[in-house]
Amino acid sequence: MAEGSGAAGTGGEALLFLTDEQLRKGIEAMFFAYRAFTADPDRILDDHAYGRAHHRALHFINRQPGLTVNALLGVLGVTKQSLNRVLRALIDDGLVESRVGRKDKRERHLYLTPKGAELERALSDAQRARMRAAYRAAGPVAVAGFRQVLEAMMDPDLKRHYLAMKEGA
Amino acid sequence: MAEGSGAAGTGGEALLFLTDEQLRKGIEAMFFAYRAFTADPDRILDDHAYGRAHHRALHFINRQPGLTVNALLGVLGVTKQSLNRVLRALIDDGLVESRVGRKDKRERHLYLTPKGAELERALSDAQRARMRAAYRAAGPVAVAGFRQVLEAMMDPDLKRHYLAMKEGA
DNA sequence: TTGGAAAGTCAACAAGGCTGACATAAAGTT
DNA sequence: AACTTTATGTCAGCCTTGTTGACTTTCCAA
Repeated sequence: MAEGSGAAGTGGEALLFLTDEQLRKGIEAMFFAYRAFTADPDRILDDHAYGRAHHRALHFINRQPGLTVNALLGVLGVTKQSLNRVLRALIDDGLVESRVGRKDKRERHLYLTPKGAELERALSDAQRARMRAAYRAAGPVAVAGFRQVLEAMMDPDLKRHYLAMKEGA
Repeated sequence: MAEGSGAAGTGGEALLFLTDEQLRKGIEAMFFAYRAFTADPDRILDDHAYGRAHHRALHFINRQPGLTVNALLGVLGVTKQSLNRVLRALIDDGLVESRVGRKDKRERHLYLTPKGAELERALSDAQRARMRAAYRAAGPVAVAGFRQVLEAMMDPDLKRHYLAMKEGA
């Protein structure tokens, strides 16, 4: 398919951006960009004996203070056993506070302590710096396209976690 | 900062796409989209007792048949011990062939066997399908922006692995 | 009062990163 | 010819972060 005239029947404005070659470039762009995307926080985390999983937990607790363990589980998409290990370390080290729910005492609501907020800030500062540089270099039109494609790529089911905060802050 | 007139001195066209909030949205978009991006191949890999690391090796050997172990190491950014474990399995299972270099007999050149090419095809078909759907939904202008931002985000040093194939196929 | 949901914990395991040490063959250098 | 460097492979051990399964405690709600 797509031999010579891939735009057959569309009127002529070629669909060349849908060729396998263009798609492969997009796939590799995701791969290499994601590596860079995580590199800066990873360097900071190395100094703290934490990993990427801790970063993710801190990020989402900061985004939505007071969310329950179950809600965090849903956002991160891991098992409770896996999350528990990470959360255990953060709570024991005094970065995260776990409060018993007022209404439903089974639930634990998670909050960052000042110490936790400080680390989260350092991590997201590093990550935002790279993102800001990329945004600035590419410009607002490119950024809009960037977001559009990423949003179209998400699983509709998981996308709600992303949209949930659309109106945030 | 960025209170009301964040674009002070630029002429008025606001830099609202550079606010911390917009950057946070971009960061989360990367997180959720990358999850979706790897989900389809991961499902296939589960049936074959292979992991994401095997997928990456297959991808880059397919992209550049005959590349050396050292070159692959550079592209993937892992240690030789880590790669060796993965490559060992692929060679033993008859998905990858390792040929001694003609000129420099220390080098091993890597090729996919028909069986390896078949699995690579299945994996990249799945990944391309999602990417194609996202591209189609977002349109060519958005796709251009998507690529621009991702390229601007890459580490300049690692970016050469991406650019190396810019003229490929 | 009893069923089930929410949370926590223990144990075991696997993938895939890492470091360090060492072996070999081939190539390059002196 | 002797030595060094490069490319590769391999052994051993460690870490993080994911998994499953089993079990307990707490406690809301029917």
